[in-house]
Amino acid sequence: MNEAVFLEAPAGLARLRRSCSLCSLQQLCLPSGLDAESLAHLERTLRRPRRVRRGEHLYFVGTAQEALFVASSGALKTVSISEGGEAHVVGFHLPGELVGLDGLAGGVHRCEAVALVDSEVCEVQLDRLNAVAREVPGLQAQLLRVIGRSLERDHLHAGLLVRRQAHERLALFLQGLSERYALVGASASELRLPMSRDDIARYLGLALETVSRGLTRMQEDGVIDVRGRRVCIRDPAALALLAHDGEACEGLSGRQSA
Amino acid sequence: MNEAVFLEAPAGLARLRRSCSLCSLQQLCLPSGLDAESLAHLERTLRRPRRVRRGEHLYFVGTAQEALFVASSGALKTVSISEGGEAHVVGFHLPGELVGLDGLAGGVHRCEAVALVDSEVCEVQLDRLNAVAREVPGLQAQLLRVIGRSLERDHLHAGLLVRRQAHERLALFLQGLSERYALVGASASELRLPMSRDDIARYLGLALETVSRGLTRMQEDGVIDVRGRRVCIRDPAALALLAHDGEACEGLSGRQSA
DNA sequence: CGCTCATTTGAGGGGGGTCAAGTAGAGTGG
DNA sequence: CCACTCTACTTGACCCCCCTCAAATGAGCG
Repeated sequence: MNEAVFLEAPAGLARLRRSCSLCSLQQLCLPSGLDAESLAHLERTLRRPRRVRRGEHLYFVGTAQEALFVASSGALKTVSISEGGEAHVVGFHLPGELVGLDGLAGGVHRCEAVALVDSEVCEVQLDRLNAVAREVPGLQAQLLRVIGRSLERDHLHAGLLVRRQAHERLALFLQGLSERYALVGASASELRLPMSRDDIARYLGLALETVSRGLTRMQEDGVIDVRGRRVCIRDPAALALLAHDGEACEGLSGRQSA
Repeated sequence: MNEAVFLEAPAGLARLRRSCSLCSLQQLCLPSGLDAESLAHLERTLRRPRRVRRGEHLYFVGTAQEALFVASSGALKTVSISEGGEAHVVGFHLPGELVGLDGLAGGVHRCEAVALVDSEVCEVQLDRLNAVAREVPGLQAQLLRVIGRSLERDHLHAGLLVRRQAHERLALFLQGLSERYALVGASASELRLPMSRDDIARYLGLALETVSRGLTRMQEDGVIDVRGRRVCIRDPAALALLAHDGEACEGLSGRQSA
């Protein structure tokens, strides 16, 4: 197996990300669709790159919300802590995706954001955003679009949690992750998961052990290869079948006929 | 029991809602925090009241998104249809709450919105919103706040679905509903549910029967009174206990000592 | 009054949670 | 480079909650 394929971020991104106009995430990101002049303006006034090391917090619960963040490399998670102290993973955030929308309502963060691996984000000052949005036509609309994508992911997540069997949730999770990695130019079939089994469990509403068993089972069925946090999707069609109607376990990949 | 307390909408709202400046939802709604002049401008250019009868659709899946809606009376649900044809209730929308954010990403609705009872909504034209937002200072920020609230509800919803027992989900659901009704001036203790058991089940990720059993059980425990869609919260503290750590079933309201 | 649909109630089985123990990796210091 | 440790992950056994199927009861309405 080729180890080089498991990547943390698209190759070459490190150099490009210093400027919005060069950034490979541009079409996903806030600046999308803006002309060169607006882009330059935006970059001067808004953007502020920032590094977050693995395990480091981008913000905490209760912190005043001063900015929105766009992940540019690596991966983050947002976690909400329930009254009982249980952590629930609200979302995972890959390059190009917005972080920090929680707290948009009250100006105070309801979640905490943690880097799963060494990551980089673009910080967008909120107070300036409103000012700039009035000057730069299209930015407001683009902001709504990016927020909309975030909302869409939340709804997909909710859909994951409702009345789905464990293996359906897992399959949908892997499928979604694969699609999102493909969006940023990474391999859709060979993933290096930035999150632990525990994170996945808290995201999917399952027990840690169930996640582990589920992955093992999918490997036995020939759908994926698992080795720690390295996952290789062997049979995307079978994965899709698992995701959409969990009953497709038998006779999938010739486990019985072999 | 006083039937008059079960209300579809705050008393007097019907007359007030014809104007944003008079609407009792103002502080929840988009126009909040705007001065009189901006408000008038907003009202002339944006707002368009609309009635939706019980069971009628506000929009369908796949429809182009042309507007955002703010519920002003009644109640609606948004439903997403999974690949298998199963309906999942994404959210319930009470007066003052935003409807139609799905599809903000792609411009096409991913859910359908249905009125649970005869309702009224304010239609906010999207194409005009962007223009007006540039003229009216504060509108952009307020829009983000309202969207933020919607996001917050989504996250609460997701929190409901993750690793919670059936009675915890039910308790949290009732509690949340009670709080939201109180926000619009309705009774927090005597609710007339606008949605069916099936809707609740599809919202909470449970079987219809489990919802029914759960409500019955909470009634036996003296926490609530249920009669069809009329729910009276007898013991809010006990409800909160049930919601926060499901283990508080025994010895709650003296069922054993009585 | 009789229809239909919503809701309740019952019985039974399975999926996944919990508890518990074992194994493999990753990082650290000798 | 290797041994050690700690954490992450896997695997097993058992049991309970909730889903499923099925039937009865109740509510709303023409």
